Amino acid sequence: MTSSGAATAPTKRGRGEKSSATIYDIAKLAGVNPSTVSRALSKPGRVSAKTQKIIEDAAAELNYQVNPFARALPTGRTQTIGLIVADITNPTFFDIIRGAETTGSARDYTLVLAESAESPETEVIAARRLLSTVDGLILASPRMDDDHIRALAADKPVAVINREVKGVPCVVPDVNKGISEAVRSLAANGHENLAYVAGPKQSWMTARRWDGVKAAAEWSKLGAVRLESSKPTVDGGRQVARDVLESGATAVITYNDLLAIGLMQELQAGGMRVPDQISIVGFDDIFGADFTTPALTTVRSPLGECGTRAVTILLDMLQGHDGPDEAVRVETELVVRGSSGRLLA
Amino acid sequence: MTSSGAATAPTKRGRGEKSSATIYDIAKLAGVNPSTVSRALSKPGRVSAKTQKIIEDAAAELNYQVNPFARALPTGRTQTIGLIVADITNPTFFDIIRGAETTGSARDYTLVLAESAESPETEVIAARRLLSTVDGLILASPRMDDDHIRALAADKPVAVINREVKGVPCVVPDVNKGISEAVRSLAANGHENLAYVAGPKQSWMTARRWDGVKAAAEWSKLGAVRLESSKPTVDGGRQVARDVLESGATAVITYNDLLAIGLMQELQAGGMRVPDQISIVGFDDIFGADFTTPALTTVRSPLGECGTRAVTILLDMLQGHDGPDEAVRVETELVVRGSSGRLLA
DNA sequence: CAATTTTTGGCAACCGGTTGACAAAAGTTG
DNA sequence: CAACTTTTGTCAACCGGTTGCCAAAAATTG
Repeated sequence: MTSSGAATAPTKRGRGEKSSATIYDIAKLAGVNPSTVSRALSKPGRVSAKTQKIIEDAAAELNYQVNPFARALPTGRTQTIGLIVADITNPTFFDIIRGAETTGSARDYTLVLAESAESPETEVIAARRLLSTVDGLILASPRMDDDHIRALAADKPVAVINREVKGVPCVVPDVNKGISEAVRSLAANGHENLAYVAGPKQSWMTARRWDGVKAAAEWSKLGAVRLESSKPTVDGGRQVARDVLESGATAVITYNDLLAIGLMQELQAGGMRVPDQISIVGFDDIFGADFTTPALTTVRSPLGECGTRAVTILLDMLQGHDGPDEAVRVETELVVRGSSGRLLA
Repeated sequence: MTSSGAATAPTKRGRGEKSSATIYDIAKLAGVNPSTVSRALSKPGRVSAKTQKIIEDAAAELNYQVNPFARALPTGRTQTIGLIVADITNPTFFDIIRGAETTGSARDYTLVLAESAESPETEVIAARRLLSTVDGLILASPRMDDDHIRALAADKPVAVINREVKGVPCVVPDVNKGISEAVRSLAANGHENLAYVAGPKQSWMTARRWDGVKAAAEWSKLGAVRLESSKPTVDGGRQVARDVLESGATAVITYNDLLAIGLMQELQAGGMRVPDQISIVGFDDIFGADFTTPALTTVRSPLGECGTRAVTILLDMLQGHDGPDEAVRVETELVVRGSSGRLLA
């Protein structure tokens, strides 16, 4: 089965089990030069149909697989894209990861994942390390500063999700549509004062969302205050409940769903009825947003699509195309569930 | 162009931006042979302290980084481990991914992620592809059959999570402790008949859990029936609600939390009060299990720990140690929340 | 101080592909 | 049929590290 003509089996390697055929093995079997094999396998049309066939058969017989490293060494191409997220436990990133993985592997690219643990420094290090081994890099909600990002982008194709960086391809949910839907819906339900619970100071998105809320509130002639949270988690949401009550707002929009869920839990524990006494709107429509009672109304960002888009942009750039010069905007939309509604007395 | 002659800058490469120093650049700068540089940088103690210093300084000055591919080519070592999960959207895997990523990167290994989309065939293909580029592979709840797994394991170190495969290192939550706690707690609360909602037929775990439930129920002298679900998701949980009601059971243990959540939603929508009329216990304690009202009682599997353990085993094997000959068991425990309790009338 | 052992650094051959240059073979054209 | 163009396969030089082998240098010993 293995090799017919010459005596030796393909080179042994590893801990001495399986072997792996090389183009040299194929060349020997097919009676051609290794470089011809290389061309047959990667430069379509460069060799005659006849030789092509012979070589392909030989490759199939030997169960050949290119050695990615041997290929990467001279070419630099690795068929790999890197994804860096701030926090793997944060469900916001789940959909991004999935979108990226799916789109990537459909095009025969493998996803390499790294986490920055929310630290800008770790992030830079991880990015540097990754960048040398991948064809392109996706930064999801990066914490590092713009200059670092541009420095990375100067080296290899980089795409950014959830943040706008001048000169670097970005995929950013356009919050305005979703927010204005949310605010209009709240206004229509009789709310007059709303509160925005902000996320981490260094997050680019927290500012964008507050801008959107403020603008929409003005337009609808509602009062709007910004409250700070200690951290963008369920716990942070619980802690901010007191401030929310003191603010006198009857509707709350939070920086993300986790805050909303924590807030809702704490308010309900304190006897408030949602949405009769207070409406809560989250952000992102993460996994589990509909597990709550009432289910959470939220502004959905199409995060899976962000992942998909980012990969697509990256792969396009790898083909030699230019990245988009404007940030790619994906639409957000309000998902109305039970946690927002008419204000009862 | 690079090799000989005078004061050229390090080789340009890529789309003509940054350059990357090689050991040859360092060698030239330090006035030694490239092989000495290689040794200084990877074989501690092989060169004299003095030369070591000179080389390290030169490396630092040139801002040197090894080229992972060049290193991988002759050695086969890639500093990379692969993780294959059945479904990236399934929150069960989130913690596994995170545990693996964290432990891996602490030891300077990068995680490469792939998804099998629940298909045994895709899984085998992904595994094969990954295996050639990583030092070791983790299979989380694999869908392929035992022989395929053993074949992979013959090639390179492989660790399996959530399933036991003879001859391959496995990390498996020991469901018995958690289940017996759950069943005893239900019995103590006056329940006499319980139902187990099973997961996918091909899942090894669904059988183990049913075995556990059956045994514990017998021990506590409770009746136990097994019900099938169409799919292990929230939706599957909703669909099985009718069967649950018809079974007459007053307590339900489900294959996983998603089923439990869907079931609870559906039962509540139909007017049942949880836990007054029916108790629900899930499995895994996934993200969001405490978002529900009442919060979900569940048997927690330490999934993050599974990821960590699997990586540790793998890295140990890469050091030349043997893998554990017995499956590594991690403890499960009952997390009592609001969805289970005393049966009222 | 010579003989011997231990360190240390250099040489060169890999690892498994890719690719520019070139010549042989095949195909066209006058 | 010769001259010329195009196609196709081969040669050899990389890519950037690692490593076995050997000799020069340094350290140890008689």
